[in-house]
Amino acid sequence: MAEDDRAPHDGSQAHGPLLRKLSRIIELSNAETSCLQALHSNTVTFEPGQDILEEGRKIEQAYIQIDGWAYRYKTLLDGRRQIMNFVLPGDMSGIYGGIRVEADESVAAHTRVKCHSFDPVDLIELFGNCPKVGVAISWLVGRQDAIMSEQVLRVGRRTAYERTGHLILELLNRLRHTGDAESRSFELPITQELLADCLGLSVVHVNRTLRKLRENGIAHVKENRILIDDLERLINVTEFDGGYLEPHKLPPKVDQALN
Amino acid sequence: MAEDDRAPHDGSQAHGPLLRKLSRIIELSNAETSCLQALHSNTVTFEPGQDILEEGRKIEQAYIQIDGWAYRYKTLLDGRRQIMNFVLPGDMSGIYGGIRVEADESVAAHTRVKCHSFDPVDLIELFGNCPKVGVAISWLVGRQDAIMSEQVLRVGRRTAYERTGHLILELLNRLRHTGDAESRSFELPITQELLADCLGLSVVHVNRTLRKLRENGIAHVKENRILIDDLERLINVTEFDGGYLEPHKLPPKVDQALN
DNA sequence: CCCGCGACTTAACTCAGGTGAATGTCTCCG
DNA sequence: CGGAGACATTCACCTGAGTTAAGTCGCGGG
Repeated sequence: MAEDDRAPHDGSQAHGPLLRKLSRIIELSNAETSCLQALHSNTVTFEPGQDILEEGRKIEQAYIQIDGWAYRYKTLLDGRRQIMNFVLPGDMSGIYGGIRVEADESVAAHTRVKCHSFDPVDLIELFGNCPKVGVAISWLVGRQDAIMSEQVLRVGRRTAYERTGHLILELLNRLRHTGDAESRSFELPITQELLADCLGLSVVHVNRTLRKLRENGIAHVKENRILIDDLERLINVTEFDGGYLEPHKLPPKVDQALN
Repeated sequence: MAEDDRAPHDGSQAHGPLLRKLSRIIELSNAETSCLQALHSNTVTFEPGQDILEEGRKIEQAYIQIDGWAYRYKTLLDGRRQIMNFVLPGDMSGIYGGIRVEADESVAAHTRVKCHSFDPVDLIELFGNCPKVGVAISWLVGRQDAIMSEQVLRVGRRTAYERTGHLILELLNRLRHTGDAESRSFELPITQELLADCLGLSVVHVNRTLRKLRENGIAHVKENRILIDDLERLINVTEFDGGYLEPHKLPPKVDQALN
């Protein structure tokens, strides 16, 4: 799987998706970059279906995802499952390992997943030694927060139709930030069941909903790829505002505080 | 521990609810405590209904809540509203102010709310100067994360009945950590409409659900207070496991890394 | 004492979305 | 070629939760 094939994106592709993301919000010096590089020394691969972290288990390792789709989830005793969110290239798992010991959620690989692994305690040290990097990572945490918050709104108050469309747009935007999506389509290597568990719907209803999106000429799935046919209408229908996903330079005041 | 485990506290005793919470998970030196005290110099009061932060607006101040109930929420254009979570004494708002500039959610006071306010950029500096405090605050962030995650599961996969019961238990436990709840009851100064918007239900259905809880002898509301009549059954029905809310000492390895 | 208001209750009806089951399609494999 | 799995798709039916529309209760004001 060739690493960065497309991506009309600029940026230093050599350092992997995490550094690519971070370099958009913060000017990193060489020293800081190599601080971050220290977390990139190990590589692990997980096979489809394998658990990366398990709810209630001690977090031994933290991970930076390089490639593939994973998802964070929880289950109830009778098997109902809720996916909190998908974990995409450039995202991290297990970063609370040093602080919260046991995982609150499970994380599983859906496709084959490649990531870097490191000791979560290193991250804590890094916060002390390299505050600027700490801030950059806090930005990521805050973004994840915003995504979760959107997820609550989606599942709690949007209709199935809106939910589905909104998630599609969120994924499109997230993937575009790492160069893993074109302007109106992207690879969606997941089953409708997974989608259902993310949206809080049944598989059957996801299917119905996708059909309606197709019939309305808004979006359709073809060969594991989702194609958005009428982006403007989709944005409208779902009231999508991607602001919560956008990177942005830190305000100068903060930059200053860090020196 | 000589903990004041009951309610008549007025929020000003000891060092306030935030320090009380933090001191359970980390041994704070005098220096560190006074670092944190620096965030406690200003006090502000918000009246019921007033917005503390507004979605999309620049975050000017961050807050440590001392007293009262607030809530974080989002709305859709047609008025549908989803409450992400309640903000209780000891909780913070706007901490991403230095990093993410615009608020992703609104926060509003439901009762009269008293809090300390500070410049969110100070928090960033504090992370650099006082890593141990940074870790303690990260613990809080992680806990909020876990709460959100529970919220997604609740709204996405639990029935109305389970949802309601589960939220009651979550609130009970959170309030107990600051001494604002007895062992089986607590002050619930909110309307059913608010509850509905938190649970992703209609007011009417919340009402029905509360009735069912009452009829089943599990819990009931009386004079703005919720009383749990059968705690064990409630825990069972809702599959409640409060682990995600519990404070715990940091592992020694981490403590070491911080010195 | 009456009025208005906001919150809580309840009942009757509707509907979005869940369930169960059958069928279709593809791919892998012996 | 035939059979087994894993997903996707549909249909027919059911139900949990939303909606609408009345009440009720308490409270503060005039």
